[in-house]
Amino acid sequence: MAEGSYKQFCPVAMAAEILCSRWTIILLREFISGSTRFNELRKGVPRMSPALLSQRLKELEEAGILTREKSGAAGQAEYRLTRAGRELEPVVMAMGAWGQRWIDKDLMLEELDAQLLMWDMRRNLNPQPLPDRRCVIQFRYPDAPKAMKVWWLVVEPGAGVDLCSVDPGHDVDLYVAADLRTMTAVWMGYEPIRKAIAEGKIILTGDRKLASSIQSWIGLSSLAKVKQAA
Amino acid sequence: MAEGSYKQFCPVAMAAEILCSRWTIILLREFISGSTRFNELRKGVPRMSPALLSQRLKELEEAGILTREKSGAAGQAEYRLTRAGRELEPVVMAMGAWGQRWIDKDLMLEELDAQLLMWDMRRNLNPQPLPDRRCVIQFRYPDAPKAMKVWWLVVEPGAGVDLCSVDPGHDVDLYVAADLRTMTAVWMGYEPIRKAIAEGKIILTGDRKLASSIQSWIGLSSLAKVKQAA
DNA sequence: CGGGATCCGTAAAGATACTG
DNA sequence: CAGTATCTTTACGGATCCCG
Repeated sequence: MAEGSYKQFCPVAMAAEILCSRWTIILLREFISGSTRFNELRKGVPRMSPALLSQRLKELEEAGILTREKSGAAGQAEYRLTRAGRELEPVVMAMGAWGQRWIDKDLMLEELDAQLLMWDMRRNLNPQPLPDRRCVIQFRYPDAPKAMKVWWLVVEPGAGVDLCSVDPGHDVDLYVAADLRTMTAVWMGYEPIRKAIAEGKIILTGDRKLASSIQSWIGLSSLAKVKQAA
Repeated sequence: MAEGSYKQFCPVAMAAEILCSRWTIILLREFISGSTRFNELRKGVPRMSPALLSQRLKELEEAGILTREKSGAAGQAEYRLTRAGRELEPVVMAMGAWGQRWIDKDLMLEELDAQLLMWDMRRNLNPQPLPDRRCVIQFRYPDAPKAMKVWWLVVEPGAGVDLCSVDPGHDVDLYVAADLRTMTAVWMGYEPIRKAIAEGKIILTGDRKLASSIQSWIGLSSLAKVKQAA
């Protein structure tokens, strides 16, 4: 977006010039969710071209919303929100809450994407209720396209959560199988996970304790508790 | 923006597809401020082409954010926010508050525009403290471009506030003269009006009561009370 | 492999003019 | 008053390539 193209002294217009260019809000959502690296950001915005991502990062740095630092031996770039950037969280969340409330459920569930879903689940999984050893959970989506059907979340105590789309080779503690649509609906908060399991739409196999406590450790979208209006 | 082009089931992304196209947020600000007619909206977004305004109105209607009705004998179109549209106020306000807080004052004051300022002042003027008769206030900006130097606000009890850029012919109760920059800074809340008057940056001539009570009836930006960070 | 830059075709927006 | 029509300019998407 051309600098100053709205030509209005209004704070809404000035903010919109920075924030309302294509992909920018979604990119900020990624930062708010904790991503800091170029290729980490790319996983959250897979359809954004790297050229445009690079351009947006420069613009946001210029606008004082994030900083860029070289870290590590290889000189890898790390991007972090400044205070001004962190204060954009209410803006992004207000937009998300409105979307959750007013955008039709079925319209939302037209954009299923196993990779994005798993990437989000990796981020929101809560390892704390899990046993203090490595836990491996396999997710299977029979209706997803090839190479998107099977995923593994590997929870290593102290090392966070890893997402794999190829078998990491460890024993699996819990198998989760569902339609991609069902799992996404649960993630979005449209449907309680207990209900989906009771109705056989999500099938759990393996460790009973992990299975019965699933709602305590599987993370949902941070907007899952916002109720739909329509 | 192409429909569904982000291809993400996230509510932030879905909302951003609707809200983050060019001019849309500023247009919503106009609706939230109370505009309902095509040419009334144009005054608030003077640099937006009518073609694009027309297109955006259709898109927002399609998205369920506003309705369009023909009213009056001449079949004039009236646009009104739906409930979904009214619930966008927190989004627009969050963006505005961030802008007020983080966008540099001097950068903001580079986009001076007497017409926009007067249009905003017309909207926010509070007639209630004024005497119960017609009041005419003349504003003069010596540094503004020709045809933007002199403005009249005509307050008719029961009939609201009118803005004129040509002399409406009535007797003037109060004359206000200032730099456009000073008046805009006051409007934005950067500087108390009392201070600007005391320092001679705003000069009031005419009705003493009107002059001394100016801060009770002159409206400021609704974001004027948000403090700057930088 | 991480972090980009380049080139080119398409799609959206700006400027200006005009109309029922 | 409430918009269209047309032409030019800019932004974006997609593919490819580069470099430490």
